[in-house]
Amino acid sequence: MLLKENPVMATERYNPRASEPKWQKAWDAEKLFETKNEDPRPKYYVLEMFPYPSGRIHMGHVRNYTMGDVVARYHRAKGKNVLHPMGWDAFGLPAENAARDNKVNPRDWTYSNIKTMKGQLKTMGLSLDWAREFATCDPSYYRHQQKMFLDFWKAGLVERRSAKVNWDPVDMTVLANEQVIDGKGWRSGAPVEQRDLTQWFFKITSMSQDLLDGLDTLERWPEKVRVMQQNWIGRSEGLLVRWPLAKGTAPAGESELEVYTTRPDTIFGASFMAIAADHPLARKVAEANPKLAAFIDEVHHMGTSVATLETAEKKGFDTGVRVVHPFDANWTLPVYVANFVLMDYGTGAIFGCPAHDQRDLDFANKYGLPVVPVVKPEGVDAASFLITEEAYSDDGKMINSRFLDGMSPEQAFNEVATRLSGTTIGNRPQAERKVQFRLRDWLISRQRYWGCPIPVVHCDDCGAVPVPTEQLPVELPSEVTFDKPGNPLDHHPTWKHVDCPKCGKKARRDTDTMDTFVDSSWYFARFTDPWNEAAPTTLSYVDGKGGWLPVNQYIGGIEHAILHLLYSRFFTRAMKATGHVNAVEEPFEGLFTQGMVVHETYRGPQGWVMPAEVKVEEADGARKATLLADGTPVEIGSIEKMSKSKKNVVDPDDIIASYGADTARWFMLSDSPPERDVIWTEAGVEGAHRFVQRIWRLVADAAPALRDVAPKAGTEGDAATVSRAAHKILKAVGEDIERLHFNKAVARLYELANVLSPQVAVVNDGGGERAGAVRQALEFLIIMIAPMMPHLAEESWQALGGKGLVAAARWPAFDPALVVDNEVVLPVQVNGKKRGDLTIARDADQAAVEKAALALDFVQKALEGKTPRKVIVVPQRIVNVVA
RNA sequence: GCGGACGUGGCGGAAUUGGUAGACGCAAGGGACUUAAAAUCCCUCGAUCCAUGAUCGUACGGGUUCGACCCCCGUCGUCCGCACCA
Repeated sequence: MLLKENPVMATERYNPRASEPKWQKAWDAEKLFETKNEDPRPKYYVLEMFPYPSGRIHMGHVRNYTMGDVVARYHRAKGKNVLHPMGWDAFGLPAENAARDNKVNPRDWTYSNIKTMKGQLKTMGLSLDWAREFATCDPSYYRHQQKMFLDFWKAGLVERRSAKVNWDPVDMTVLANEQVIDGKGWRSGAPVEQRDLTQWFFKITSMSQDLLDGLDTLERWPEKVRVMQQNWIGRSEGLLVRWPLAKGTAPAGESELEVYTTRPDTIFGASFMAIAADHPLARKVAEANPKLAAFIDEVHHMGTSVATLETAEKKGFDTGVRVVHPFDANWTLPVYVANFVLMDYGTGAIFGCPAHDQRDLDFANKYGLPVVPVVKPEGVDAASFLITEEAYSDDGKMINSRFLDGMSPEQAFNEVATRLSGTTIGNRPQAERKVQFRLRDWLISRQRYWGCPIPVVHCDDCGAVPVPTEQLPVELPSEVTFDKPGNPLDHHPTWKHVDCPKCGKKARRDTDTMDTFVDSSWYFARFTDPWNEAAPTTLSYVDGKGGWLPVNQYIGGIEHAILHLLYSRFFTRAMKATGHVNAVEEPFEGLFTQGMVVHETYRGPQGWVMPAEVKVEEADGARKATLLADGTPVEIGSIEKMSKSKKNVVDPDDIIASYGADTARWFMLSDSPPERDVIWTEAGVEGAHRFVQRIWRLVADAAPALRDVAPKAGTEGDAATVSRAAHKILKAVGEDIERLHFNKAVARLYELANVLSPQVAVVNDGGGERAGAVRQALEFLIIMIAPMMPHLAEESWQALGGKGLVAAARWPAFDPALVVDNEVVLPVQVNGKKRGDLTIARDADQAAVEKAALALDFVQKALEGKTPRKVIVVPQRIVNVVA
């Protein structure tokens, strides 16, 4: 048998399937990622939005948790005491649906999903502190939530009241305002109906102003999210104005109509009043007016189907009632019921000024009401300024407004406010300034089983009574049935029947559970001490000196821009008010919203097809797809968010099994900026995997020569070039990671690999400085890829003979002398066009640079004998010769 | 309708925020190695032209500037959020 001679450089391919579990075990054995609260080093808290345990992780999780892990590992390497925990947002409706459909217990279903997903997350090699793990459905978690609910109640931050609420007919539960998107339930997508119900509310509106002001302090939040929250809170400054009803037109017992306006300056342009269909005055008039009653009924029906609302025509009905103008006893205006006026904003009544509001103008044109302009643009003649089809809503000068004429709208606003505040009708001023918010109270009652029970007992004599602290938690019963529609807790034969904690009489538990957004509104605080059995938080650890909050870097999806993030901001303030945190009000100091993972769609004769079933080939510049199974042609569709319905999903398990976690992580970080969507492609993954192998080859090829070489920066020739590149890139990568510019850091690392490849190939040859310089550059490279591809980094570190684990290694410091060059290459322009380069000493002065530039032959040639008028020298940047 | 973001090669994207446009990657083409393939390595890769070079080029039209992807005015397009909020 012929023995094949082993080539010297032969290197086995890196095998992630063998390496990755090995290093994960090594980290676990060292308890490397378990964080101690007492650790004296500076703290850094990085958190990714915790997942709902739906069953399996998806690529969105992979992207989110990879980013967080890079941040965590980087700051750990920089010497911080890093908190990087993980848990489960475990309450919610899918568990009940699974229970109904598959006859499994929601608890069993949830914990089994958690087990699966935890296993999947472990294969990703995330540097998480699993010792702090909890699920929000653990009674040991929600007991504290119940305690805080009661504390909030005592502090006046909780209220039970009857209100018009959003009813989701599919999920059979009520929803908070924020959870109604385009008139549909945020989860079910079903059109939401309005119902009158008695429910629990968190009084988030009591903090409207503070929540708005707090946004200004969130410098490390995306502008976009702050604007969205600002709009959601919706502050406006205006005037409440009371208009007396004209005698003889008002129904018995009614004497005035109060409206809210942000444009009191346009009061002389008023031509009608419009009130909501539910306004008391409308109801009263309707009692004696069947036609109006029919109109109101019509509005109600339209109101329920929100889809039609967007296109709905502006309609009104003249009630016959007239109001008297506050500044002219002889001027009366009609009162209409209008379908576009909302009862629950302001007073449910407005005055219409058609000239300066498009909606009012449309309405006035439809019903033949007067249109009188009272604000004219600068430089336009008042007499000829007419409004017909387009309302004028900009600034200008007051006209047709008696004592307001000539003023600016702002002055007129103040003048009207002052005058009307000074006059009284019925012992009250006729007007008062009012700041109005769009934000409504947070409705937290849900008529569902799988949520945190509201710890209240209803007694016929004592009313709503808090469950005493020592009886917490109020635990969910385990025997429940889901065969009837409605709330399983309410159907339960025994659970709700208890004695009143106050008087001992027979009473009933509240059968509602809390909105699951309550669970996620404080989990970040619980992570700081999840072991505390006595209280939700431990004051010495939760915030302030020696505490963790605020979260230094929070990472998650933009879809929570309002819901989760606004609720958490409220909850943190409420926790402060009830002594559960020391001082912190804003829970998230830095927020980053990452983009989605998107993928091409494929459609075959039988509908959507998964990427795994498709083969894509490129021929003659056109990409063609066929079914792997039988070669049937498949149509390549648009790139969309990965979703089950379009089947354009890639399973993280499959990717990790075939390429390894490091490849998946690297791909998630390359190319696309993290805030933008990333397109998952097979070619991209393969590219990432090629780089993994390339790094391994680089290390393995260099290891024999470098194992016993001490790292040292080079000063001459190739060695100097390598070291300069390595130190510059070390500096840049650190800065990029700190700014979360992972794609740029990745590009720098490719560059370093490109610089090192030819050096490694010759590192065995000459002696000199090269070996030390290459060794140092390789170490830098390994430490820099460690946050991104931690397993490959460990394997490489070991091959090079590094001490200990890279996961515990310190981030090296770059040498400032090596990141600046002694000579700089300045581009030289003539009349703004680049003609060549000038290489000159870094510290050359202006005059020297100017002289050297003018001496260049290409400059002389471009000047064509003309004398330069001016030479602009921007130090270290550019030279421009102007002729 | 209101508010916000964005528009750069075949593609994803860089460009120190007014100073060399296209870093880095993907795709493509050519070559080397190989019996062959894979892997790997090397080269080319914005467009045009009288191709040793030059001209044009960052959605489009103007402007400011010695100099504009970047600032200003206008137009077109894409995406996101809010939407009868008085």
